[in-house]
Amino acid sequence: MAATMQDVARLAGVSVKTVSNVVNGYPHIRPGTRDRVLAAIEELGYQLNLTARNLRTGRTGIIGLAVPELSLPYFAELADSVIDAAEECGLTVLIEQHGGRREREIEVLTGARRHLTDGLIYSPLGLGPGDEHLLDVGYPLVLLGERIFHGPVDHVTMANVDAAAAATRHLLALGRRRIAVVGVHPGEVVGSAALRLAGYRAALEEAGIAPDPALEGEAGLWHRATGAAAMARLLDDGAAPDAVFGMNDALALGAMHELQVRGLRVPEDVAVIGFDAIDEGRYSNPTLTTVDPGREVIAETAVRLLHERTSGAGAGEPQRVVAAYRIDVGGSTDPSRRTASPEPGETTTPVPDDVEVPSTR
Amino acid sequence: MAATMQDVARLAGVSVKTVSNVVNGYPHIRPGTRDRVLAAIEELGYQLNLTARNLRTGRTGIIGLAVPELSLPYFAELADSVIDAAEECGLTVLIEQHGGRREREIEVLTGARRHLTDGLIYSPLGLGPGDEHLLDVGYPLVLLGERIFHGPVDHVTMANVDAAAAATRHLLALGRRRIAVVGVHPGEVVGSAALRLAGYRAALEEAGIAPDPALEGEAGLWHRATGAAAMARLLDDGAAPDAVFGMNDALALGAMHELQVRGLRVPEDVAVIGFDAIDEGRYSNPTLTTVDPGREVIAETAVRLLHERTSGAGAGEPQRVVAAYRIDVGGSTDPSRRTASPEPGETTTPVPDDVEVPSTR
DNA sequence: TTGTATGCGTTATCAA
DNA sequence: TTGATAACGCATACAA
Repeated sequence: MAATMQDVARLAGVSVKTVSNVVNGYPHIRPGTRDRVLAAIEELGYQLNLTARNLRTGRTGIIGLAVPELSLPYFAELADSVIDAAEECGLTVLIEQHGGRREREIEVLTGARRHLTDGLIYSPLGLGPGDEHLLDVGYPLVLLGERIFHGPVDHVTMANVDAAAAATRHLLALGRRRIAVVGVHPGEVVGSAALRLAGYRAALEEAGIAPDPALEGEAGLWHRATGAAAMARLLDDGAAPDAVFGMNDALALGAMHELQVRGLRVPEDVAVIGFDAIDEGRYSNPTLTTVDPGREVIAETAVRLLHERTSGAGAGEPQRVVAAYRIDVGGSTDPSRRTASPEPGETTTPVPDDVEVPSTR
Repeated sequence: MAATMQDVARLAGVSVKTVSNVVNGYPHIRPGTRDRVLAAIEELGYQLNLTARNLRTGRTGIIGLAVPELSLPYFAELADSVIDAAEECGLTVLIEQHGGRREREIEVLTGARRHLTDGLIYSPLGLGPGDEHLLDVGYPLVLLGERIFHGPVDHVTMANVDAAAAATRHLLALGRRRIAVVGVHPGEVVGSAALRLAGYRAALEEAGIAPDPALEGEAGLWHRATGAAAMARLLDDGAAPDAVFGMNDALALGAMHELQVRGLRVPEDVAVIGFDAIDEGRYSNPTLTTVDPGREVIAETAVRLLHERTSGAGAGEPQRVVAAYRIDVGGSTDPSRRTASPEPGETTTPVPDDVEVPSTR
């Protein structure tokens, strides 16, 4: 069996408390004592039992990360960044997939696994107005990617409306007028889909173009496949767009694929822009113009906020952090950059979304 | 504070043992008693403290999954599948990234986090011959993707040599003769890179072609970027290939991108085949011909094996499972399928790699 | 069928 | 600076 503190204490001729002190770096220990303990630890190959410590301290050193799916490249890359950032703080990450299914999203918030984690970084898709109370959980929670809740939780978000408008303006600046959007969640009033749609429409109206429902393509989960399917429906319905805004890169790449299946040239016939700046878009053909929402900053900020809540400086006003974004121009909107890496544009100072959010009280 | 079993027992007028029995689904309980307990649980909002149970039982219900990085799409999709498979067994997954760095890979095996998990699904890159003893850990371990160790651990692997040879033969069958390979790890004698290289060379020799070192492109981590860089070096050095075998899809897509940057046509000038069958290759331009190694089967098998070891039927001979593979033909080798989804070929009965592996004793 | 009592390995409280 | 001892919340022999 594995050695315990008792064994170490016995071998070193000290009490368990002293071993504990050594293990935890308590400073006031006589050097000789410490050495004896360290030697005993070495000899026995002792390793601290984290479970026992967790039970005793009530903390686990594990944080949860709840995302729709890891097969969505944005969330895979986000998870990568979160794990690295957590490592820096000595934290471990437990990933949960909820698939964007509302009941799973709720389950994640209250499930038994929350006993295993000190806090949660939470990226829901299915929650909406009226769900604020669900976020009133008894543990530190950092909400990601949305701006929908007024609840007492930290937010790390991006300027969805503003960035989506900027993406649309980029297409308008190319002279495109029939700009489709892919990824719409009908009926949604908050969440990335609704906010990005709002930005898209705002930019169109700003340019004197009336949003056309025939150009708004629905897609539940933001996969390549759903992007391609939405694009196919738009084309079949005769929408005849000259540009497409994919609400994320996977959708955009799926849409681009479908355009190419139909023999349409990107960007000459139809320009395409995405959102997320995943690595994949740097190697697609053509390379993908996209909105870079600052994924790493978002991950690091979320971990930092959670870490602050879980360790010590617990209380305090809920924070809201809005990450800066920029547009990276690739070949899917600029024929001269067909195979060139997307060129970072200017970083835009974050402008928090100011869409009217329905209140529930 | 959160309610404990004590609280529930008091409210229900029973002992903690009874509450425990109810919670754990012990069958021999009088219905009336059970109802009272359930009511008390409901009223108090009681939730089992997993940490306490873990300490008591010595099991956590968590399994570890150690991969290079989640930003590598294959591992992101693998993690997705593993998490889903684990969910089926009531297990939670703790993901660790080791980045293919040897010292991190070793650390993962022995680190304190192993106290939090019942077992580990382990996908190393940096370990090799002479490291078998490192795998002699005191907990259930399932090794993934390799065939390199004779240690007493379960393996779930693929027929790397055979599949790589099949991929190369596919290119040969197109009439290609100067077939490059990308992803070589020089000096490696085991591991995916070495095995796939062996398969590649074997297929060439079988066709009467002498392997040419000038056509073997090195790439440490199998990213799109390293694939592109390796391709660039080969082209700069005048290798002038008419086909490329990417040891994984990310490499292949990176290489394909670099070819397109240079104005070479895929597949007309250079055909490209990858390995992994990630979703991305179904939407690339052209779509990517690839070896489908049966990722889901691998994930499910690994989880099942680990679950068997951790729960009950612990001991028994180390298992070796070799997943079946097949080749999916897309546009990167068949111009008539430029934008078509890769077409599944015949599934090949797994032939375990039979490369001579240096023994260390 | 249910209750009592003990211990899992640690940290924390107090005293020495 | 260190030691003895009591929790932390649960599962489980053993008793009833």
